Amino acid sequence: MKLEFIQIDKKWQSNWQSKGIFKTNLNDTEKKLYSLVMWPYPSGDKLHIGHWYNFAPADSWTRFKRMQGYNIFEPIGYDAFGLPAENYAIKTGVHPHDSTFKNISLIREQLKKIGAMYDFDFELNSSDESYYKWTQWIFLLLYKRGLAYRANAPVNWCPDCNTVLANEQVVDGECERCGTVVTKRDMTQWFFKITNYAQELIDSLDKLDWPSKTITMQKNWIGRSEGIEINFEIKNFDEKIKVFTTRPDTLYGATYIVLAPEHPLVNIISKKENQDEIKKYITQTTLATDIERTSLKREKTGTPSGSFAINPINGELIPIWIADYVLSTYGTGAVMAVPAHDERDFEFAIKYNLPIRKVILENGETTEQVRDVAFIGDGTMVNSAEFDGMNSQIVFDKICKKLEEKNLGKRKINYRLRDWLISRQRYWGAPIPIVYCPKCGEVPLDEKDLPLKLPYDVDFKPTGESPLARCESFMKAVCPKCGDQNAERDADTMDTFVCSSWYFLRFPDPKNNLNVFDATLINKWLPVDKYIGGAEHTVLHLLYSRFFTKVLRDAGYLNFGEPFLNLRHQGTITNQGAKMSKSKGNVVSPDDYTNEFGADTFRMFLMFMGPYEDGGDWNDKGILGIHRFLNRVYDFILKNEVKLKSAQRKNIDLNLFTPAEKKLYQKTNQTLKKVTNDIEELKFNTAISSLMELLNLLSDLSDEVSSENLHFAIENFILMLAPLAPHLSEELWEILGNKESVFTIGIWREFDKDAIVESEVVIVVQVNGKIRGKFIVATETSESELRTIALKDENVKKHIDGKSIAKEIIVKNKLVNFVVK
RNA sequence: GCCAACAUGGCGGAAUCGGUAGACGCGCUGGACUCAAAAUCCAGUUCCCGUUAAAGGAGUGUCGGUUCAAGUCCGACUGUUGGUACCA
Repeated sequence: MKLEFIQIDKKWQSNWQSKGIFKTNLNDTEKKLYSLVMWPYPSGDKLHIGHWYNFAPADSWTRFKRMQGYNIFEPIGYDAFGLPAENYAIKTGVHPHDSTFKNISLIREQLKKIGAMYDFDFELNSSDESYYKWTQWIFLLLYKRGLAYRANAPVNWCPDCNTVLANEQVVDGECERCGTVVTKRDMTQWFFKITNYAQELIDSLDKLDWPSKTITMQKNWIGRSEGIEINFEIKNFDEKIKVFTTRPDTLYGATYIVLAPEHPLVNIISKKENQDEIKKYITQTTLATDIERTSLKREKTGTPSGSFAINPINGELIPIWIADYVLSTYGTGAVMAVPAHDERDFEFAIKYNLPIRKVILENGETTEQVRDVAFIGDGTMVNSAEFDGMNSQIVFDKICKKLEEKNLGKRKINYRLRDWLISRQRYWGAPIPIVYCPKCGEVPLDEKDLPLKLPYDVDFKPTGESPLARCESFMKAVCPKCGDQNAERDADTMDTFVCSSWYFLRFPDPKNNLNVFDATLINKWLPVDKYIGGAEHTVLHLLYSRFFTKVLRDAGYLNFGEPFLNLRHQGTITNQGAKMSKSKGNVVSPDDYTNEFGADTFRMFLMFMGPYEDGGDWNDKGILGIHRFLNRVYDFILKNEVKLKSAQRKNIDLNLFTPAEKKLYQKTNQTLKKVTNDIEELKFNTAISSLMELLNLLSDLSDEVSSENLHFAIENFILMLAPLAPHLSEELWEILGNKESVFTIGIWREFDKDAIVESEVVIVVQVNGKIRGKFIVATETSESELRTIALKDENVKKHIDGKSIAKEIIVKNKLVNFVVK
C-alpha cells in the first residue's frame, strides 16, 4: 500500500506538470487570487518541517480557492543572499554562489514533492543578477527621492558576523542571527528613511486583515507618542535644554533634569568641581554594553552636573543630573524628572535623595500621604498653582497651551522607529550602486548601468572590513557624472532584507528586464490576497515591505499602498518544547515521513495536528491515523468501484429516498458546508475530522443506498478531500471515470441548503439544571408539546415528585428545564 | 516589570448564540480473521460508585460571582507560552 501512495504522488506530479494545469494566465484578472508564502532561504539544511507546515496547508487553501473558481497565482522563489552561505563558504571554501545555486536545485526538488501548485516559470532567486538589478534600482529610486542617505552614526555591530545590523535585527541586545552581544561603533553607513513613513505605517494598519497581535507589535515597534518639547533655561548659561515629555501635566512635579551622558550640553554646563566625577562616570557608562545599560535589573546611576535649570512654568531652580538611564537616541536625550509620577525617576530620586513632589492624586488619596511607588495614572491635580483640583488629563492640554503661548514649548509627536541601516560589511549581497568621485563626491549609478554585478573572485574571509574593498577590479570605477577614472565604489552590500522586501512585486513579471520599471502586471495582480508565513518577521520583513510599497506608490509606479491585504501566521512546531535547530539536534526531517507515507499523508497530518495558527510540539503518534484514513478511503472506493460506475446520472428527488439515503445525503451536504467554511478559515483540523465522520457514515450505509446516492456522496467526498490530499484525490477522481482534473477551476460544489436541516432533534430534559432525560421529536415541535412529553418521562417524574415546579424554561429544538422546590 | 494570548480525558484536540462537555484521531482493553504475527474489521474507553443494565455522584487550572442553565460571561488568583525592555 505504501508503495502505491508514492507512485500516485509521482504519477500526478508529472501529469500536472506535463499538462501544465497549474500555469497561471496572468492576463485573466477577473477573479484573480495571489496567494503567497514567505519565500525560503536556500540553506544546505534543505526544507524542514517548518517549511512544510507553512507551504502545504497554504497550498491546500489555495487549491480550495481554485476549485471555488479563482484564477490563482501561487509562485515561489528563494531568498538567496545572506550570511549562512557566506559563513559556509568561509568554513569549507565552497563559493556562496555555487552552494546557493546547488541548494536551490535541491530545494526545488523537495518543493515539487509537496505537491503544491507552484508555477516554476515564475521562480525567483534574489542573488541572480536579473533580480538584484532591480534591488539596486529600488535603492536608486530611494536615493533620488531623498530616502537613502549616508550618515556617520553609532551603529549596532555584531563582532561575530563582522557586520553592522539594523535595529530590528538586534534582539535583547544580541544579534538576531548568532546571539552574539552587539556592540556600538561609529561608522558611516547607508540608511533608508523609513521614519518618513512612520505615521502612515501606523495609520494604514487598521485597513489590513492581519492578526491583531501582529498589528499591535508593529504599532509598538513604530512607537508613536504624543507630547511636548519644553525648553528649560539654564542658570548662568545661554543654552537651553530641550526636553521631550508625554506628561506635561506633571510639570509642577519636575524636581530635576537628566541629561544622557552623550548629550552635547554635558561638557558645556558641567561645573568645574564636578568635572572629574563626570568624566569618570561617562567612561564607566561607555564601557557598559547596551544590554547592561538598558537592563531594568541594573541599579540606576548618575552624577550631578552642578548646574541648575529653571522650570519654565514656575521659575523654580532644579538641579541638572547626568545619568545613563536616559537614552541619547530617543527624544532629545534629556528628560524632566518627575519622581512622584514616573517609576524610573522615583527610583533615582530615592537613591540620590532628590525631592519627590506629588502633583496628581489618585482617587481618595490625600496630599500628605507618602507613597512607596510612583503613581503614573491620571487623577486630580495638587501643588500645581491654578490647575489644582482639575483632572490631569485636562491639564495636559492646558499646560501645553500655556507653554506654547509663551513660546516655551512645542507639541511634538515622537516615534521609536529609527531609520533602516542597510549597509553590510559582507560579500554575499547586492552591491550598493553608488560611486565616490574625488571631484563630485557621492554619485549614484545610472539606471542603464544596472546591474552592478557582484564579482565572483573575491577573498571573502572576514576581517571586519568589507570583502569587496579588497577586490580592486570591483572597487575601481569611473564617475558617471564627470568621467573621472579615480572614482571608487561602495564596498558594502545591502542587507538581505532589502532584497526580500519587494520580491512579491517581482513575481508577476520575473523575466522583465527592460530598463524601465514596468508595473502593468504588478498593478493588476497585487496586492497579495493571502500571505502566509512565520510570525518572526513581524517587525522586519513585513514592516520593510510595507515601506517599499508606499515609496513605489508615491513615486507613481504602484496604484496600491499595502502589499499584503490578508496575512496569517502558521504556528511554530517545536520539538520537546524547543524550537527546532541544528545546534540543538532536534530537527525532524520531513523526508523520512514523505518517503514512508507519501506527501498526502504527511501534509494532511500536519493539518490535522491542531489549529493551524497555534502550531505545537512535534509528535508523530497520530500520523498512522491519517494514513489509515487515506487507505480506508482508497480501499472503500476500490471496493465500490463497480457499483459507482453503474450509477446513472439523474436528478435527485428527496421524496424517493430511503431513510438511509436521506441520512447520507444530509450528512454529505452538512459536511460540504462545514468543510467549505473551515478551509476558508484555515481550520484544517476540523475540516478533516468532519470528512472522517462522513467516511464512517459512508462505510456504514454503503450497502443500503442506491448506486446513484453512493456516487453523489463519494463524488463530493473526493472533491472535499482534494485540497487536503491532492494526489490521492486526483487518482480517485480518475477512478470514478472523470477525464478532467479534480482541480478544474470552479468545480467546488455548493451545499443544498434545504437538505442540511435536521428533521429530528434530541431534546434534553433538565430538573434544576441537571439532565434527567432525553427524547427525540420532529424539529420545530411546539413548546407546549415539548413540555407535555418531558413531563411523561419516568426519570423526570421521579425528580419532580413531591416538589412544586417554580419555573419552566423551554427552548425550542434544545431543552426543557424544570426548576423545582 | 509591563502587554497579550492560553489552561478541556492517558495524548493531540472538538464544542458558531451561555443550552447533551469530551466530536475526530492517537493510545489502550477485549473480540474476529490467522499456525502465528502484521494489516484489517467489530465492540469498549473522562473519573468515582454500581456493574448485565438502569440509576446516581464528580468533572473543562484555583477561588468566588451572575444566570433556570457557565468550558463559554464577570472578578481575583495560579501556571504556561509569545511579545517587549529604562522610549520619558
